[in-house]
Order: sequence, then structure tokens, then C-alpha cells
Amino acid sequence: MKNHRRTTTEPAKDASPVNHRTIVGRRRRARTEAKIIASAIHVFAEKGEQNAVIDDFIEAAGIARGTFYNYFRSTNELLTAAKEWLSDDLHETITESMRDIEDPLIRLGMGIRLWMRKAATDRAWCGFVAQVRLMDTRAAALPIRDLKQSRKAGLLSVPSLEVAVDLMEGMGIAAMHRMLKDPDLKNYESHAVIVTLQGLGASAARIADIMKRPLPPFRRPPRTVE
Amino acid sequence: MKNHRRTTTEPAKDASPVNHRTIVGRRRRARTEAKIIASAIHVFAEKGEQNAVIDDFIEAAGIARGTFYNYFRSTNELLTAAKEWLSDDLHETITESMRDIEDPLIRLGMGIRLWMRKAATDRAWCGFVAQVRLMDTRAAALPIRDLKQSRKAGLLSVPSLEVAVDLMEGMGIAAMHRMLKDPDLKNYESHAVIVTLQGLGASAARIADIMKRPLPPFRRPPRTVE
Amino acid sequence: MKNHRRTTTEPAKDASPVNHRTIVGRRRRARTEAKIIASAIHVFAEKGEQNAVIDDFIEAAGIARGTFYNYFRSTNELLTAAKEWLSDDLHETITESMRDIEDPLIRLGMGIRLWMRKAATDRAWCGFVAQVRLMDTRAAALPIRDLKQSRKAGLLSVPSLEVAVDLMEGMGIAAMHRMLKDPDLKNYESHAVIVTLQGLGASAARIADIMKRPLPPFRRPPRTVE
Amino acid sequence: MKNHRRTTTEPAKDASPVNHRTIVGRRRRARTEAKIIASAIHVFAEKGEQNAVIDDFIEAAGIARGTFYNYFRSTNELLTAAKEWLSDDLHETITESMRDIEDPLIRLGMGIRLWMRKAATDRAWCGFVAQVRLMDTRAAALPIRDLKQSRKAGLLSVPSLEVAVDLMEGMGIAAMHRMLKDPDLKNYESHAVIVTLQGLGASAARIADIMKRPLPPFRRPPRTVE
DNA sequence: AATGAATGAGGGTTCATTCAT
DNA sequence: AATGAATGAACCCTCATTCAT
Repeated sequence: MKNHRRTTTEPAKDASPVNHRTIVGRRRRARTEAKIIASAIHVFAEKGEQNAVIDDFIEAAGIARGTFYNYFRSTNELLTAAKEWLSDDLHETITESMRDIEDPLIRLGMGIRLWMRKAATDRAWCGFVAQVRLMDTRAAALPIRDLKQSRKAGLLSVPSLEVAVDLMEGMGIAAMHRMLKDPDLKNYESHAVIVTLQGLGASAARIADIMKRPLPPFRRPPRTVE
Repeated sequence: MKNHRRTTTEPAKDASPVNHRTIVGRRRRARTEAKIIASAIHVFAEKGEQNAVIDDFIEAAGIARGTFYNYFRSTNELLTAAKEWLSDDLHETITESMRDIEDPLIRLGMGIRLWMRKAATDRAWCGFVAQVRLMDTRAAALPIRDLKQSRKAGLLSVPSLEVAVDLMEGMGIAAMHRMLKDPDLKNYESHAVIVTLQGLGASAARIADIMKRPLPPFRRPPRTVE
Repeated sequence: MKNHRRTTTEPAKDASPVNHRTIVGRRRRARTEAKIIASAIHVFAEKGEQNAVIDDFIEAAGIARGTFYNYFRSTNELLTAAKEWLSDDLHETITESMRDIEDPLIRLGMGIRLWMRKAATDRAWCGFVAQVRLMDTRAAALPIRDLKQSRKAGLLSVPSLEVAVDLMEGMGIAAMHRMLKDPDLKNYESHAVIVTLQGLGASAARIADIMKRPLPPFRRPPRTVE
Repeated sequence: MKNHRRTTTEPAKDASPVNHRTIVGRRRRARTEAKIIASAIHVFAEKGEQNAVIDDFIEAAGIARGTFYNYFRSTNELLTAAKEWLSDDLHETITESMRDIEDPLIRLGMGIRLWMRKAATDRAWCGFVAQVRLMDTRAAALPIRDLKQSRKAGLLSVPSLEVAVDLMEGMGIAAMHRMLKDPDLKNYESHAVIVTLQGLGASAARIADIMKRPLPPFRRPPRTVE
């Protein structure tokens, strides 16, 4: 995987230094970009989408002003990148963790539990998601699919898909805020899941079933970009 | 709620030598302030708390730059005032409308229904509330009281007060957003109420009861700040 | 002229202070704008169109950073305004001074002389005109008209209108540069006029005639904006 | 003119142990430098001295950012080098083309004609010269010498050397601009020459003589910097 | 030599707030 | 009170230049 070529047929004399430089440069670039995005998530979590300014990002990432603009044209572009990164990461994590679950409602419920667990254990993640509205990203596709399937299977009783989505999103964001404000609230994590499922019209038995299952560990290690 | 902030130095009890000019001036002052707040609500609703700039306010209110600062020390103070005004108005409206209802769950449910109705019929109000988070104001006291009483009376099944409040707030805000985005969604208003009550663990029968009652008219006319 | 009204029929009580403020404000505004333009001409003259930066202008005008943007959206807009101001001023000055001259070639020649005289006596003006290319403004209309009439009357021998215009403009700018660099060059002012007329194909006699006429004084005092 | 700047430390007289690599390297260096200058001329011509940025140069030359600074210490140095290159080239071209002409006025006139012809046929050259003011370079020496000799020989009637030089420069630049703007203007090239000579006070007969001579071809091929 | 990531000084613009009238 | 010109702190963005590889 290393020395991933690009050298078609050039003589070694020229080719090797060029490739070396290219590869080194590319790696450095990727590392810097990852650093910026990673620290940006903390910044957004703390200050909120609207109040974060360039200086916050460059200070957090430990880079110079100009460097920032070598990677992103604006804070908004960075926001998009951070959203995407987080959304993709979330999507993959949940996909893998849910891999073996067939029942859509269980998938949905376990997904919500995983989400809340993530929020409870990763404060920056929680802050970011609370501020930033992820519902228009790829990560939202999964629960929506499970929602649809569960409704079709008669496992939920909710008057429309839209209101179901809104409940999940609204309750989710409110829960994130709550966790940030009262991090020591007893069992809040579970309560939020229960109330959400209850609002969606899942039966008490199914809810109990979901809640007593062991929470699958995150199968993927925290992703390191490139 | 009248005369918030800044009006601390008024003579106690309208000290005797109040001539005509004073009264006229006072009335004018109140009218200008009301005008600023009223138009600010529209501005906040349209542009959002973060993006509204002072020029928006003075243009909407039809006043000069300097005049603004005769009434509010900062735009943030205006935001607070607008929140307070709206919250108080809401509080009084609901109080009056609920005056004769004893059952706490019915009160709660009807309150939510009134809220949604208001949102559905007053777009500026809806936009403002969606943006601005009213839950830390006086208006929140009523539903919380009803919530507590309903729980104590065994009418709700929700694992904690906090999560119940969060559900109401979160679902409420998400609903406001939905109404702004898809204003023509069929029956969304009712659906949001049902899902909220369901989430709080109200019985299907009670929910049905609440939903089929006639919605009391707003008893107070849209308030005009004197 | 003072208290130039706007008061249609409003009662005196309100009207008079409003007008007073309005008028005072307007006057102040005009004065500031004039101040900015006037000092901008010096700045452009010194640094050149391209190298002048906002700080130069605000320092020269003695105003704050923000004030600049109350009047002009960019240095380019200021440049346009300055050009226009200067061009209009020049146009009027020359129009008035030439009022009584019928012969188009004499008008043209005297115009060139006036131009050179202005340049020789007003260093900032000279610098500005040298840097900024005024040929696309209203002031250029006059000499072009005289040029056309002179050609038609057979007083000039020049192969095309375009080349005649270019000669005037090119020689003019070069002369401005020369005056800035070697301000003490003996008789340069006249030489530049002679060479220009010669290039346009005026006869030696006509040139001599033009050169020995008394230069009309500038009829208008240096214009003060409003 | 070869090897301007920076090449000061080369071993005197190609000190003996010059191996193949050295020679190859030196040739490569010269080629890269020539490439940069050549493309820079196009860039300056297109964007103008002030607006050309370093990315334009490296993109046009097809080199990396850092490579640029191996050849020039600053963009300004590049400008100087480009000017010098062009000036030297022009100087040599005209010198060779004029080799056999004795009469100074004819030399001068033919030189102007060659200049205009070059401008008319090489748009990048024209743009560069229009923007960049070449009069302070070596190329200006030739026409000035011819000018002096012509005056001394009584072939011109112009009140001072300075104004004569200014006429040539000013008219020249204006002509370059005109050619860029209206490239299809009929006979403009000749007209500009005629008007210039007329302005310098050459007799009509001499001008006619100059204009009807065949224009010597450029004797030197377009120079490629070794 | 060649490369391209990193740098930071320089310049541009907005907007909340003050203040003289 | 009302007005609107003036202010300057806070941000944003570009681009010439340096430097490690």
C-alpha cells in the first residue's frame, strides 16, 4: 500500500525522487487536513456553528492562518467537511454494528441506543451533533429506512413518517443538549431511548426487549483519516 | 412584563406633577418600543437570531439608528425583550384559555394543541420560536406544572421529568421547523400532538379524548403592547 | 438656498427639528465626501491607481476606517468618483474659458495649453491625470469635438481621428510624467503643446498664433464640492 | 544579457573539471529560466504588471511554486528580467535590421515602423510593452541617438530633446493600447508612424520617403534563449 | 535542482455602538 | 426623544515567500 505507484515507466533516476516527494507531500497534506477537521469538531461543539471563527480553528489545529485556506475556502466549507466526515463515520460504525440484526425495529432501537451511548461517552461528538443538525446527511438514511420497514411491518404506531423523523431528530437534539448540561443525570441515556420508541408507538414489550439487549461494542476503532 | 429593563427610574406611583407632555411622551415611548419589538420578531423569524443585524431592525421598525439605542442597549437586549414579550404573551393566552380545565393531562394536551395551532397560523411566531428556544422562559412553567401533576396522577408513563421536558421541547422545535419547511403537510399539526403525548406515555384513550375536543379559541385578542 | 426645504406642510413642532437635523447631517455628509475625494486625488497622484490602499485614503482624509465604507464600497468606487469629479470640473473650467472662441483649432490649441498650465501649476492634479487615464470621461468630449471640426475645416492634417486622439492622449500623459519628474525643465509646457499641434498637422503659422495668445485665466475658482 | 542576476558565483572560464552532469544541468537551468521568462511575458501582457500573481507565472511555465524561487528572488525580479530580455531582444533586432542605413532620420523612421509592425503582429509583445514602459531600458538608446543626430542635421524641428522623447514614448504606448483595443483599424500602423514623425517636425517629403520604403524583414529569428 | 506545504504580513469589509446636533 | 455620521474592533481572505524533503 505504501509507495502506491504512479510511476508508469519513467527511468528510475527521475522517477524515484519525484514519487518520493509526491508521496510524502500527499501524506502530509492528508494529515493536516485530518488535523483540521478533527479539531474543528471540537470547536464547533464548543462554540456552535455560527459563532466559530477562523481563528478558533487555526488555534485549535495549531496551524497558520494561511494554511487554513490551503485546505478550505471558508468556515462553511470546513463545516461541510466536518459534517460529512462525522456522518460517514457514524454511518459506517452503525452499519457494521448492526450487521447481523434482521428485525428493523430492533435495528432502529439499537441504533438509537448506540447514538445515545456515543453522545454520552464523547462530549465533543455530542456537542457537535447538538449544534449542527446532521439529519440531511448520509447517516440519516439508515434510521429512516428502519423506520419505514418497522412501520410497514406494523411494529410502530405513528401517524406519519415525517412526524416520526421529526420526533427522532428533535428528541435526539434535545437529548444531546441535556447531556451537555446535566452530564450526571441518572440513566438519562436509556430514558431518552425509551421515550423516543414510545413516541414512535413501539409496544412496551418490544421496548423492554431492546433495552435489555447488550449494547454491541463499536466494532470500528475511532477512525483515523488516511 | 410591561416596561422591562431601563425603566427603573420612573417616579413612584406617578408622582403628582405629571403634566400632559409627560404622559404623551410616555405613551409615545411605549408605542415605539412595542413597534421595535413587534418588528424584531419578524426579523428574527426570517433571518434567524444569528444573522439578524441592526439594520434589519431599524429598517423594519422604521426608526433611525440612534433611536434604537434609546430603547435597547444592544441587540442582545432586544432579543431578550422579544423573547420575554412572546413568552409572557403565550403564557397569558394559554392561562386564559385553559382557565376552566381541571384535569392536568387535558390541560397539557390542549396546551400543546394550542401551541401547534398558533405555530400553524402565525408564521412569524413559528419562525421565531423555532429559532430562539423559549424553554427557559416563564411560558415553560405551565406545561411543566401540568406534566408533574399528570405524572403524579398516574396519567403518564415517562421515566423522568427531564426526559419528558426534553421530548416536549425537542419535538416542539422540530415541529416548528417542519411547518416552516412543509407548510402544507396534511394534518401535521395533529400528528405532532399525538406523537408527543404518546411519547409521554399517555393512554390511547386519553389521547383520543384530547384530540377530539374542540380547540378553545384564543380568548385574548392578539396583544398590542400599549 | 440655505434651509432648502422639504417640509411640505408639517406642523412646525415636528418639522423644524427634523429639518434642522436633516440639513445639518446632509451638509456634514457632503463635506466629508468632498474631503475624501479631495484627499484621494492626492493619494492616487502619489501612489498610482493600483497601489493606493484603503489606509492611505483614510489617513489622508483623517477619517476612521469604517467611515470610508459609509461613503464608498471600495477603492475602485472612490476612483470612479474622483475621476468623475475631476473630469466634470475640468470640463466646466474649459467650457467657460473657451466660451468666446469660435475657431475650432484655436479652441483645441488653447484647451491643450490650459491643460498643460493646469498640470504645471497643480502637482496633485498632474499626478492624478498622469496615473489615471481620463480619456473615457466626459472631459474628453470637448477636445474630440474640436478635433473633428478642425479636421473638417482643413486646419489639420492627420490621417485618422483615432490616431489624432491617441497622439493627444499619449503625448499628454507622457508630458504629465515629464513634469512630475523634471519640474524645472525650461518651457516644457509650451514645447509639449507645440509638438502636439505639429503632430496633428497644424500649420506653423496657426501654431505660432495659438502660442502667442494670452492664456485666459481660469474663470472658475477651484471648485469646492457643495 | 545572458545570465542576469544570481549567476555571479559560476567558476571563472569554465574551470577545468566540468563534467557531463554540470553541462547538462547548466543547459537545463537556462532552458527553465527561458521558459519562465517567455511565459511571464504572456502573463504580463494579459493581466498587466499589477494583477499578475505568482500562480499565473508558475501555471504558465508549468513549474512548481518552489522552483520559481530557484530562478528569481521575487516576482519583481522576474518583471525586471522580462523587461531586460525584451529590451535586449528588441535592441539587437533593430540594430541588425538597421545595419546598412546611414541617414539618421531614416533609421529613426524605419525603427518606428519596425516597432509598430512588431506590435501589430505579436499581440503578447504589444500587450507587454503597453503595460510595462520600456523607455528606461537599453532599447531606448538607439532611437534617442538617431533623434539627436537627426536634430543636429536639421532634419527635425522639435523644440527640445525631452519633448521629442516624450512624444515618441507617449504616442508609442497609446498606439499599443489602440492596437489591443481595435486590432482591425485600417492602416493604423502607418498612421501612428506618420503622426509621430510629423510631431517631430520631419518634412512631408522625408516622411513620404520613409513610408514607401520596404520594411526590412526581421533579420534575426525570434530569439530563443539558449 | 524540484517540489509543494506552511507561513504570516498586508489589505479588505462588516457592523455594533457612540456621540454631537 | 430622534437622528444619522463617525468610529474601530473583529473578521475575512490573498498571496509572496520560506523551508523541509
